[in-house]
Amino acid sequence: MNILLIEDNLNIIKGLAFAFSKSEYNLFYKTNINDAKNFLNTEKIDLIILDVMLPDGNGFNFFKDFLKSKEIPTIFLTARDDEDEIVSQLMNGAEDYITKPFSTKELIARVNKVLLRSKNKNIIKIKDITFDLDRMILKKDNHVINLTSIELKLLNILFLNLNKVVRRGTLIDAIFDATGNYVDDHTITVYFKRIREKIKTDIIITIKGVGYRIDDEK
Amino acid sequence: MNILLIEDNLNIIKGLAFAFSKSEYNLFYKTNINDAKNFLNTEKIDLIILDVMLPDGNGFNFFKDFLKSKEIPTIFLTARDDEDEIVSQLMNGAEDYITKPFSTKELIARVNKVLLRSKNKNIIKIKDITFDLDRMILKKDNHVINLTSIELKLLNILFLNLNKVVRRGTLIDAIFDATGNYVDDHTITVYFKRIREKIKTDIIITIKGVGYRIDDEK
DNA sequence: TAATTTTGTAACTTAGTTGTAACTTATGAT
DNA sequence: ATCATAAGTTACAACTAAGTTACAAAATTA
Repeated sequence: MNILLIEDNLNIIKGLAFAFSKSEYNLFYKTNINDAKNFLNTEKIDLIILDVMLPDGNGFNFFKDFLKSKEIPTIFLTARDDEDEIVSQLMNGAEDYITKPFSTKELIARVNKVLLRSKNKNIIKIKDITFDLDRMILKKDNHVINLTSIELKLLNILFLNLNKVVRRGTLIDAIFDATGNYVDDHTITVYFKRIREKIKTDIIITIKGVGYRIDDEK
Repeated sequence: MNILLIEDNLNIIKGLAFAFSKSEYNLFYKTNINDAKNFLNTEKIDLIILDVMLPDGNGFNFFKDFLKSKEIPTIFLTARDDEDEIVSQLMNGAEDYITKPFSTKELIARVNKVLLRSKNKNIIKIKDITFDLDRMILKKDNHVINLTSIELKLLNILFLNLNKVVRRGTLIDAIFDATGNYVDDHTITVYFKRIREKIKTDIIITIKGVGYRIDDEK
């Protein structure tokens, strides 16, 4: 597990380097945004601890413009009075924040928590599509795609049965379960036409005479 | 699906034994690491539920030293304050954890989730042909061959009855089942002609006057 | 209640599938 | 070796499943 600390205050760097040396995490650090950016392009980093005041820019903007799309969990180091900004960043996908001054023990506790959470996420990624099975949210390139409840239901079944053909009949039954309506055979076809139109990425495979399937990558 | 519970608290064992008796899983239990180890050497276990506090050792170490290499998905039963250790184990390959006290309902939900993901594949390989029963795909040299639903149905039956002759009548019945049409005797012949044409590898054996067969290699 | 979205159906298109018929070849029993 | 029968081959016409489009009913939301 690799953690990148982006921070220019040498005391903090030393303190954390010591604290993490006793953990099973590898701590890297960069003292400015530019170095961090270059580093992130070559290394696999699992979590970022990001100071918001950096010599060559503002951590919040760096997160918004660069980190967010990478989907690396990020913990902000902030001053107590950044509160408004923090709320907005948490909405944006940041994982947590901690206000200075902080105890290294508390920071490590948060790191653990964040990594636990990301490990337990139930998300399937196929091509540029991610599907969150717990939250029933489908994203394309990190952008939520609006699907109706039946569309989600159908996708959910296909994702739960990854690499297995799901028969039309099963899908019809599932819709009956959810809505109480028995829909026509062709109706299923129309749903998939609509889903495909919305997600635009070709992940749903038709098995003529049988049903539909989604495969994971390999 | 066989599950092994490694736990020394009798109340938990009883509770889970009851809960799992109503599920499709078989629950075995051992009350210490040593017994569990012996048991695992002779039985095929699909998932382990592992208490971390056991009379003859610590579950975390048992996982690290013994289970990890077996690649059996493991769910830890932990106290709430083991968080640091949990993270490290999850990173190490454990599948999930649950903190005591827990509801059996939640535990079963997690078991379902884990086993859903690790379900084994249903693939038969003969010469350069692989048949994936779940995905309903036939591959030749890793290249998908497009088969119609009836062709798949017929192959499916032959693959399910590997090394056994399947009578023409059985095949005709199966097609009736799937389509509602009684097809002519000769129609079956035509199907196999088409299948052979597509797969080009000689794996379907004709037994004149009886039916068809696929043999596995040996 | 109006406006909007969702849902299901119908009608049409297209491509591919299915089943048969007619013919040829192979097999095995005599 | 011959013959009868089963299986293989070929070609074709009918059919069917799925994709598409458009629209109306139903449900949600404002």
